Amino acid sequence: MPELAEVEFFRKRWNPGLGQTVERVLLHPAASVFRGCDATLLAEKLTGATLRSSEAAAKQMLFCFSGDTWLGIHLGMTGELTAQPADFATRKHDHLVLRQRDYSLVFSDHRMFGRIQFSTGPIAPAWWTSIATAILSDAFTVEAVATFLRRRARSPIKAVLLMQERFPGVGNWMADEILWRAAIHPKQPAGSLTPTQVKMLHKECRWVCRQALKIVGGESDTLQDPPKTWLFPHRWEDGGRDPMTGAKLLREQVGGRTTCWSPARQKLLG
DNA sequence: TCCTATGTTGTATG
DNA sequence: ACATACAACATAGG
Repeated sequence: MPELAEVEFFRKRWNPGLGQTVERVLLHPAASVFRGCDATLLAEKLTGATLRSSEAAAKQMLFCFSGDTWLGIHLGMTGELTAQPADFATRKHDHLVLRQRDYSLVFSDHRMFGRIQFSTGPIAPAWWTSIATAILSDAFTVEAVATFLRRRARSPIKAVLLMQERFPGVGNWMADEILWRAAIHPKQPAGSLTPTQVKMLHKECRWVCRQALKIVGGESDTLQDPPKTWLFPHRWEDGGRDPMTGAKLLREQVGGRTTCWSPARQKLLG
């Protein structure tokens, strides 16, 4: 599930725990979601700490606790956050549970491509501050996109859109949505886009991020899917049709990922 | 049984 | 050093 907007949705799921103290931490230090993280220290430091605030950036979340304690979560492919009843019984894939007075804050991930990070100190850690500047920030300019595409000239544009250092938060479905709206073929080499196409790409990156955050990452307490006017609800199975033209959609591996596009709208140039 | 899966990273090759 | 392609990670569900 988790791309930019879903990550924002899941971040808010721990809001019921804001201002509350962690009474107990449940985890298995050997679980692979703790790779590269001192899980024993994490449990020690978070016990007795109060959840103060949280942020989302790209596909990552930062939870800030009292005592200069920082918890990072990446949801990987199948990760989820929930706020459960305080006495909730943990399940097989609940890898981190923060027991508070009123709620248990739970991170679960059956496939374990997700990741927990942990640091202490007066300022936010490098693994957080080094995330690329957001697509919705002023730093995300047409020129920045054009420069990046020139460097990745021979890669299919679909693969380039998945690169987090320039398109933070874009995942497989958002990349396809952006290309569909910009009428760009996913296999087109990044270096061969015309200036007009680069402008369209930039514009649709921002549009899809903004709208997805509104629809998927909005105030609802259930995950909302984008509407039928988007590629999103039509992309998952064979036989889908382009909601703009009614033409048949194609699904094929591009850049190592299943890619869905509308050949009627997205033509390979050159 | 075989295939797929909304992600990242390490490694091999050019 | 840089760009590119792909296997590997671990698990469930169709």
